[in-house]
Amino acid sequence: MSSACSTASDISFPAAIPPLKTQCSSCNLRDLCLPCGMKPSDVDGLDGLKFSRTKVKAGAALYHEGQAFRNIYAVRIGTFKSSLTLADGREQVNGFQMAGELMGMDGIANGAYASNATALEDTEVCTIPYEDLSGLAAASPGMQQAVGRMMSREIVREHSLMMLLGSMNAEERLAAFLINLSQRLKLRGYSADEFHLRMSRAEIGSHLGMTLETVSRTFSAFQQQGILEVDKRHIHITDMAALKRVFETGVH
Amino acid sequence: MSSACSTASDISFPAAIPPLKTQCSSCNLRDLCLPCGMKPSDVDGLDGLKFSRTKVKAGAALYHEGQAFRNIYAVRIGTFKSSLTLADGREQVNGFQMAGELMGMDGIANGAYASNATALEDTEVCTIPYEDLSGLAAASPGMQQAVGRMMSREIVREHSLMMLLGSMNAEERLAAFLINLSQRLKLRGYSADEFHLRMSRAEIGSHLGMTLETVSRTFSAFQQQGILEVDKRHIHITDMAALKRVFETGVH
DNA sequence: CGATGGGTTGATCCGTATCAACTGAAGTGG
DNA sequence: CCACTTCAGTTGATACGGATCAACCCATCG
Repeated sequence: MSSACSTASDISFPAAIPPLKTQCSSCNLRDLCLPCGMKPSDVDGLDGLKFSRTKVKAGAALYHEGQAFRNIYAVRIGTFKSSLTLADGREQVNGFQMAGELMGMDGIANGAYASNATALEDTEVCTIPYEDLSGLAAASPGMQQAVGRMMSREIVREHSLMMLLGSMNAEERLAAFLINLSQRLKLRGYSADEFHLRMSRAEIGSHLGMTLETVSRTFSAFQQQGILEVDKRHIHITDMAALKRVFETGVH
Repeated sequence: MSSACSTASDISFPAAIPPLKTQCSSCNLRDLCLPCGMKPSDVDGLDGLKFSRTKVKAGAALYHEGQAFRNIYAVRIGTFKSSLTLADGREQVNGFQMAGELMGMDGIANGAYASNATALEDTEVCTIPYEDLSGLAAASPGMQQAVGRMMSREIVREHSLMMLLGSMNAEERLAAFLINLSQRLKLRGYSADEFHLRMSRAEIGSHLGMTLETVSRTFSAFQQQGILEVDKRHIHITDMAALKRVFETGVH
């Protein structure tokens, strides 16, 4: 089937389908993804690259910590988690990525990825060779700025997670998490108040700096308060205002 | 005194000294700062910009959250803290910057700074207009890569802080903080095991996600364990190996 | 000289981790 | 097809780390 392929990643390639190529200008994710905020002329430049698409099966890794950095990846379909491995072997989840979001920018600094990216379901990504992207950026200021913006956005995103971890209690953390998820789903055309979690309680806990038991209890507490209806991974936000109030109470 | 000056920042300009300009190639911080890892020819490009130097007095802000983004800043002398303001008005410190470190990259994403930068002592910074930097980057791939590396490094740095906040106890956090500080001071030619803290217990606590009392107690605990000698802000690491052991025990 | 701010230390309380038991759903193999 | 295991999730009991409240010291400053 798929011929000898690339890197050490445990990526599964589609069986008989030749590597698909995608053009940004005709991609339905263009307003969420890398081209966001770019001038049409710059997007044309991106089109020249025709990024190849890769499937990653649920549970498989797209890249690992320490692996040589070559590509940035954009999620096309499905959800990823990115995580760090702690000294004692445990993992710390530092984010979940969905359609249109970029992964791998932490690899630029040292030429090796600083985190793992793992598919939480069957997924598909666009592979964006960083070298090619740099080439385009050299030719076009607009492109260069877009890349800068994406990276800066990542820094800002991490800021807010640090805030969460540094100064919120369990209810506030979970509320913040759900609100963030809800907004990102809405942006992608899904329901903002009813959705299916792609990650386990343990993964949520690791992301939010709490144990899986506390995550579970907090879900139950929200349910009792009439804020949520929870059935395993199916979440229905029945009182968004109340959920936001929990979040905004913040800190203290 | 200083004539009508620039932005809304409460920057204090030097009295009778004309705005100094600095060239990267002759700067003693060049191996720590932006030029780090650049080819000499690219550094020459930076020299063309001749960054202006600005003094910021202890306690004054270099920029505030929400203020229009224009410049990246490189610390020349002294120490800064960068912080976010929480909904309830409290501040969360998300980092301390010292000589050669860059500040303000979180402003690129939205054209406005996402954090505050405050001087912890009398300081001096190089002002790097982002537009100029982009101009240089367009002309030189090496420059472009250097900027990418600096931003990626910031992302990686935040990763590790998230790890700290998500999965370490008070002793481990303070140990990690002290080791990090020690290493950065050493890089700058200062003693790695004896130094003066520029920040208060409250600022350390806010940075590490704990209260000032716990910071104080943890310092005392380290002292009793024979790891540190502490006298207010003067720190002497008497058993670096033990301190590292505390840190590496990590998690669990 | 009293006021103010940084720091230390003690007593107490609360939130969450930890340990443990249990349920239900989804494989797995005889 | 039914026992068996395995895994995600829930819930309860208990323990502990750190927050909180409070008293106090000391240096600095107006």
